[in-house]
Amino acid sequence: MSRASYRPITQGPSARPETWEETLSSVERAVTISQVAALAGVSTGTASKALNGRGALRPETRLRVQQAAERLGFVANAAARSLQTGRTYTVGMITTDSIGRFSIPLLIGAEDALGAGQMSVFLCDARDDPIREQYYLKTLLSRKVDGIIVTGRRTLARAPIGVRLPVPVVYAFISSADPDDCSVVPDEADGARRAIRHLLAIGRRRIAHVTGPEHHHSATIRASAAADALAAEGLTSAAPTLYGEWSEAWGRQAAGILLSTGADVDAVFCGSDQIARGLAEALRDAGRVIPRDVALVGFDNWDVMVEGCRPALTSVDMDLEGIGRTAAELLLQTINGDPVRGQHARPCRLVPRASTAV
Amino acid sequence: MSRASYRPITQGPSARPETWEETLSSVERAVTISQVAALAGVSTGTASKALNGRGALRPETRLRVQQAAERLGFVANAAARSLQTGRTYTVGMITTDSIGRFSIPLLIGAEDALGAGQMSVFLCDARDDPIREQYYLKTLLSRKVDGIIVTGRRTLARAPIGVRLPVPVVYAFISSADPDDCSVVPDEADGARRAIRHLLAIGRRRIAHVTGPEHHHSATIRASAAADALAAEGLTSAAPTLYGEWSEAWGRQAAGILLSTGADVDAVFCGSDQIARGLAEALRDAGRVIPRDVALVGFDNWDVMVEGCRPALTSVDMDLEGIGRTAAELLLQTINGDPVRGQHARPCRLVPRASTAV
DNA sequence: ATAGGCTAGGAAATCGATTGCCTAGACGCT
DNA sequence: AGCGTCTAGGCAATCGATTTCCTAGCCTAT
Repeated sequence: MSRASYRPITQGPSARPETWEETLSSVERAVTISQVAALAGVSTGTASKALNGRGALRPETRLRVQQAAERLGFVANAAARSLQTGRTYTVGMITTDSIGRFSIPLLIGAEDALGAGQMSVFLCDARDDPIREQYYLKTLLSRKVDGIIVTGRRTLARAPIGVRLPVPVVYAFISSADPDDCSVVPDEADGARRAIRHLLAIGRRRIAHVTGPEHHHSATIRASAAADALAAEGLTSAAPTLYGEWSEAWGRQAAGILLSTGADVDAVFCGSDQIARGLAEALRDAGRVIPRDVALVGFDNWDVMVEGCRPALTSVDMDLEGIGRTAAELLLQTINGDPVRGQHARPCRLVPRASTAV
Repeated sequence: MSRASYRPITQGPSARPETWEETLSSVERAVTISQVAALAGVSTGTASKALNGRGALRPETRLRVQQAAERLGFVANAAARSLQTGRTYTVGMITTDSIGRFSIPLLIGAEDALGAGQMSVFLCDARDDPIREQYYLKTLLSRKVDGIIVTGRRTLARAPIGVRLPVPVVYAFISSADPDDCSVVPDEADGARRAIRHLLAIGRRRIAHVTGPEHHHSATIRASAAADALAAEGLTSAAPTLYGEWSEAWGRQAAGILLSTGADVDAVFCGSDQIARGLAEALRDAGRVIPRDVALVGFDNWDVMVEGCRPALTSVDMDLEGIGRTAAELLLQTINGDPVRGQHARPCRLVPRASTAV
């Protein structure tokens, strides 16, 4: 626990230094614009104009101010600026569930797009706790962020984080239950279709589907899209969809089920890379050769899984980084006065590897 | 790309709404403390005191102000507050390399400790680019953060991010080359010793070590600590340390080397869980039974790896979340006037699983 | 020579909250 | 009754930067 010791600093000058600044050999007081102005021999107003390229100033004066700022190492106080301008050049990012494997690419993508717009990101980890979520929302509003991005693992559309908020909100990966809110999500059905079409293209016809829990939105939507894609070719699934968990263990177990029921499959589309990897292992142990006997497609394109799998795993990539970037871009657009509404589904990408190389 | 359309808003009232706020049916202007004060029938100063529990006020007045604030949904403007108080209740977190698997637990731990202190985190991803790093540093300083946490994948001590900064800095996971700076790092030697002692405790004597690249600080320090731990028992390594990559592929390859050289090993301590998992797979394929023939210990305790491994992998946990938490706590302590200096090494923890269960 | 226009830069209000100082009025004591 | 004390709460300065006026001085044109 941090010792929250707000000790008084009213001790003799010889006392042990008590605050951070006192411990510096020479105290580094923050440089203000008035100091810059004084050094350049102008007023603060003029200094401000010089540094922000506003107003009518002689180029020579402008330069003098800039050099003074440079020499003093002046950095404008963001609080003072935003108090005046109303803009903070800051956005909040609330992750509904804990920060995890899926949040990172989203975060990186968003950070990428926002950094280009010179904006900083407040990261808030709500940990699936509505109380924490509302607390963070309040904090972000008090900090007067210019906008908010809400992310979370995708199960179902979530309740809007707030109504009639004074700042724009964009949902990334997860979507808002209010169709009027702006959400950016992966088109998972598209991903499933790409997987099936890829398997069909390499000549497979007896295709099974093994995926996560049936109550998980991603599992059901991928399953039904896969079934539709097969139906479009006049085919049906080589076995009933196997619902389980998003784990390697379940993949291994599912392989056992497929083998024992004697289902004659020549390909399996898996709901996640972990499931696919488990399946691959168990199939190999059973003497099946991948992809000769059974071709395999995963979902997520998670580097350590697709590369660790033997053979390397073909997988569907949801482009989470792109989703994060798009969400941030739409947020910026909204902030800049061109509001964006509605749900935006982004296509997936199939990354072929050895597990489907014929 | 975001259309950075800073359009003028000087159009007739009938024009299409151009800014975010105009698109709200009723504009939600932020509530200020003067509005609260007016509603409560007091001055702004009094309102401030009432809401912050300061000054001498009648309980009844205090309550009246609080109720007014509640009714209006008042949230204090953080910029105005910090302009006055000098505190922002914000810290910056700069990740030297990109946000990745190691950063997340650090981030969560830090967020945990800071959130408890009501502080928010600015996340900055420097992506191994010194320019970006300095840019972010400047941004954080302009935002007057109360402190900075610097993290990054651990190779060697890094150059201090800045000298004589006006705010305290704590390095987490990575350490600063200046021994006077405050760094919180895992005691990797301790982790290696625990691994070896555990293997010795279950009766193994012919222990090999397979790890990452020799130029990687973590690899060499773990290797030498392991050798020392063996020497302490009068033993030597069963085979020369095998340096390679931090990957499953290298683990598989290393297994081949150990098997082909006929080294008679009954245990392998691996520099990472990925290496261990690769090794486990290859050993199994070669007919070796784990842990009966060969016991296995990994490093990192990365959930998906230790659980995906067959059998489940015993591993050394560096407690990254604890490191993040500690770093944040030391930072808070320093901010609160009780400066902390020097390098703090935190012990590791061995998590035994089936791969060493005798 | 003088009015008008233009330019460069200064003065001061402003953003919203905090806080030190001050005072009106209540109260108690002699 | 008069004086001192204490309490509750108001007033106004303050933080640092931006921005809107405003003006001194110069130039030009008639």
